[in-house]
Amino acid sequence: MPELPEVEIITRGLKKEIIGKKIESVVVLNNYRTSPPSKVFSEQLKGVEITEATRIAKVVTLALSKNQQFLTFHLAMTGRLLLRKKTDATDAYTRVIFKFTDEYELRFSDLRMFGYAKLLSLEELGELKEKYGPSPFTKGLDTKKLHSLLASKKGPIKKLLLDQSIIAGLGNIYANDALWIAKIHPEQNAGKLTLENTEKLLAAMQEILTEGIKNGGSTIKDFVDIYGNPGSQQKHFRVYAKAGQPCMRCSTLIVGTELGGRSTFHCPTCQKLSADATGALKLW
DNA sequence: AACGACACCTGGAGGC
DNA sequence: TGCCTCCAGGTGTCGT
Repeated sequence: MPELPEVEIITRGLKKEIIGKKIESVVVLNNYRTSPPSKVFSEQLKGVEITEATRIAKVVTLALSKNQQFLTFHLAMTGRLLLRKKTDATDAYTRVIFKFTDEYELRFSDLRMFGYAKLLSLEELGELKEKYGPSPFTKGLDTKKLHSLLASKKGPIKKLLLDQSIIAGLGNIYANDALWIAKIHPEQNAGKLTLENTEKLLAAMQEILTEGIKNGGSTIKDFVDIYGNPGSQQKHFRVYAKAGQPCMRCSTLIVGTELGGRSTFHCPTCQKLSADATGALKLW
């Protein structure tokens, strides 16, 4: 589920609510695979205090009071982090429960179990950060820098936007919508984007992600914040999941395609493909 | 190096 | 009602 805005919403919620809370005990359910394995994972977290909540790309990162350790969560497609009272009704698909010394607990729920909960050392956290490229909000990522990042790459721009090692934060929804805002065809050859288009793309990524955060994230089915509330960005999708519907700018019908195995949407009028495109787009 | 296929899992939606 | 197929916001691996 979550892309940068959704993870940011959750991280902000945690920052507001659980800094200073102390973990009393940890329960791992359904043999969910934590790292390290559940027994050690639980032991290591016992008695530890949460000192900070930050986001690395799409990874929620909690700094802990002990041994310079960090508790990290990747929510993948269906992960949720919910702050509940211990007496509150169970949430479906809860995989790990972090019980605090007060009346609250943090529940990590993950229907499809694509996500993870990992305890990392400072060194491992450094390695994690190195895996990711800059986010569209990283200071120093300007048009020129982005242009040079993309210049060496081949292949359709949309695929590269989903590659977290190049640009971190976008997923399928925001990548589709950012390209529509920038009026760039999803299949445009990334290495040959003009400086002008690169500038538009950077601005579009910043715009759509900022808007997503402002609207509390996109909720199609699964995403909720730490209180269980859905976001509303799905009401503002530009092209994502809108095949056959009129473009908001020009009323041309949005076209749905598949690119790199992911559903892809664009307006054939606003997002023209120029001659250097890669030719890998398959119509539905 | 780069690309596609597939794998990890479960459930919801829609067709028949 | 029920069975079947397809689809899903992410990412990692493996083979060509």
